Amino acid sequence: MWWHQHNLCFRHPVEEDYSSGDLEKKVSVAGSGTGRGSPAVTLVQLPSGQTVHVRGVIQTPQPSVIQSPQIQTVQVATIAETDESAESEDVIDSHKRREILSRRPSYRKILNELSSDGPGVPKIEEEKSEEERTPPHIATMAVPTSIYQTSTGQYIAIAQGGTIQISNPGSDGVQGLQALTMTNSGAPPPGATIVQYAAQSADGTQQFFVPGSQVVVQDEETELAPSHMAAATGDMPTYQIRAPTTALPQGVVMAASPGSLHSPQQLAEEATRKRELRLMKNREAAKECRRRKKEYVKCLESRVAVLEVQNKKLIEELETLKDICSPKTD
DNA sequence: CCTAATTATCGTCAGGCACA
DNA sequence: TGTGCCTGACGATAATTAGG
Repeated sequence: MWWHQHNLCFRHPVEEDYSSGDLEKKVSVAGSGTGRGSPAVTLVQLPSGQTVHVRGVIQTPQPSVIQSPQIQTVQVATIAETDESAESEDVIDSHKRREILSRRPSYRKILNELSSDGPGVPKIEEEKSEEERTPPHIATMAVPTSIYQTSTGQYIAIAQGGTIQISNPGSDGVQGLQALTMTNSGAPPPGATIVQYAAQSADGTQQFFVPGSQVVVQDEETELAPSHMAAATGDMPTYQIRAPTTALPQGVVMAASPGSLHSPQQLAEEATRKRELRLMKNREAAKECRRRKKEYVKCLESRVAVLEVQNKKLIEELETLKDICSPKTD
C-alpha cells in the first residue's frame, strides 16, 4: 500500500499511518472531542476501521503541496482536469498548453521544496526504493555481494568469486536464474563492485558492465563468441565478457573514438550508437520521471484526504462556536 | 465468452532549463 | 553556447472492465 510509504509526504497533524485506498471519498470524522486551548488529539475513524489521530483543529496555516503561487496552481488544475474536462483539452491549443505546462517545476523540485518545510517530508531520491532494489526471489540466491536490476527488469547478482547470476522477473524464484562465471575477473577490490547496465539495444544485445571495466554482453542472436566468452549455451541467452579499451563512464556502448573513424560507414555506425545511447538514457529518464510523478500525485491525494478531514473538523467547530455564541432563548 | 471501451504502461520526441 | 537532464505530449500496445 502506498499509504505506508507516502503518509509522511507533508507536515500535517495526522501522525498515525493508515492504509486505505481512495481515502478522499471514504475518510470520515467519527470521533470528536475538540479541545479548546490545548491541541487535543482527535480520533478520526476511517471506513476501513482504522483510526487517524488528528492533533488540534485550528492551527497555523499548513504548508501546502501547492506552494509557489501561480505555477503550482496551474499544476493542480491540470491534474484535476484530466478526468472531467476532456472537451476543454480539445479547445486549448496544444502549443499554448505545452508552454503553460513547460513552466511547471519538476516534481522532485516541488517535493524537495516541501521537504525543507519539515523533517517529515521525504525527498525524492535518485535511487530506487527498497522493494525495487531487493526483489523477494533474489533472497533465495546464494549470498550475492551486490544485486542490480537492469532496465529490462532482469536482476543481476554479483556473488563472491565473480559469479554473475541473472534473474528474470517474470519467472518464479530461482527458476529464472542464470549464472555465469567470469573467467578473468579475479578478485575485485573491496567495495569496488560496480555494475553499469544498459537497455536492450536495437541490435538485440543487452549489455552491462562488471568490475574491472569489463563488459558483459547478452547476445540473443548468438553472434560470434570470443575465446574469453564465459556464457552458457543452449536455450539460455549467451553472454560475452569483453574488455573495453578504457574504463567507460556511464557510457554504454564501446564506441571507437571519433578520431579513429574514417569511412562514412563508421560515421553512420557511430551516429547510430549515439542515438541508441540517447534513446536508452531517455527511456530510463522517462521511467524515473513517471515514478516521480506517481509519487507526487499520491502525495497530493493524501494531502486532499487529510485536508478533507481537517475541513470537516473546522465545520464542526464552527457549528459548536455558533451554538455557544448564540444560545437559543425561549 | 466475446467485443468494445477504458485504463495503464511504455518508448519516443520536443522543448525548456541548469550548468559548465 | 553546447550538453545533459527533466518532463509533457503523443502514439502504440497491453491489460482491465463493462455490456451484450
